[in-house]
Amino acid sequence: MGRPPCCDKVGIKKGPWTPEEDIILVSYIQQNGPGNWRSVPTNTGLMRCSKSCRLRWTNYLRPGIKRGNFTQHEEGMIIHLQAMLGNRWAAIASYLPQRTDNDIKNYWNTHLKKKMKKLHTTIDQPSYESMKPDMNVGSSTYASSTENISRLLEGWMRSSPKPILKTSQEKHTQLNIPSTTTTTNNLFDVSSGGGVISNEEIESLLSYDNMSGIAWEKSSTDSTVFHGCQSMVEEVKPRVEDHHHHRPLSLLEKWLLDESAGHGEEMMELDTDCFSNPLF
DNA sequence: AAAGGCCCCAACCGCGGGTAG
DNA sequence: CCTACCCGCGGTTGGGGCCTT
Repeated sequence: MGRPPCCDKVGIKKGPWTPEEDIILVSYIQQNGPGNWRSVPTNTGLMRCSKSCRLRWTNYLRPGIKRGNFTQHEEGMIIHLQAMLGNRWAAIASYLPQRTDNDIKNYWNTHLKKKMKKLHTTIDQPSYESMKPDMNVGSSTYASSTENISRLLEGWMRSSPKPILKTSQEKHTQLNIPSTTTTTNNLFDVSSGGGVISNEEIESLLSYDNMSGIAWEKSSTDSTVFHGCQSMVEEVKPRVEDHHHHRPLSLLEKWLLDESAGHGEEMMELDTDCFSNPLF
């Protein structure tokens, strides 16, 4: 209330970040580490407010950020988590350590919301649970901080007047980063069917729906508790209550267990992260 | 080719929680 | 306890690229 916006000072720059600014920010953070954002603009000379610096770092420059298309598995994760947690993007992002909350939020708002809507109209039943994650997840595209910086430098050297790269597809191509995210077996591959979900896709959804339905019933009566996720489940209760999609709280537990049982590296990563996550 | 509409996503805004003084 | 400040989060916006006509 009455608090002035942090970025409305005279001389504070707004709008897209330039590669030069990115490099300044990255090199500063490499030397000093992230945090103490208040001092970043003054120490770097960046004409940006601290908030803008933090956002730029966490959403774009931070090492380990995976950019580009979401895998089917990630998509499934997001849908499940969103159904359980609601629009708590930061919490959801904590289960997808390579994705930022902003990314997930954007992806949900631009893709998944529509898909879910479409799915609801296509299949005459609620089906958040029907989203099947990709069972063939390969090694993930993982940008290290050096990669991020080299990407910046590369873009800078080329003095491209436009943002470094256009699409995630192009990003992968131009940077020779193997794109594991351009899967052809996307459940809702819009390009393949003009946005219409095929029978095959629906079948695959339904089959998973059945699976998860069984899993739910089972897990709802199962006294075995997945302790790793229990505290998270408790933690999300208040928010879940005021959400429309009331789900048995063991959904994620069961799902994660199922997933981790059948998954490779990525899931292992997730599990590791799951247990090391402050939420747990 | 051009104009208009649509879509995506980076970035901004405003609010709330935490905490130091 | 109160206030001011810092930080993080979720909602929203708008610029630019893409698509359609």
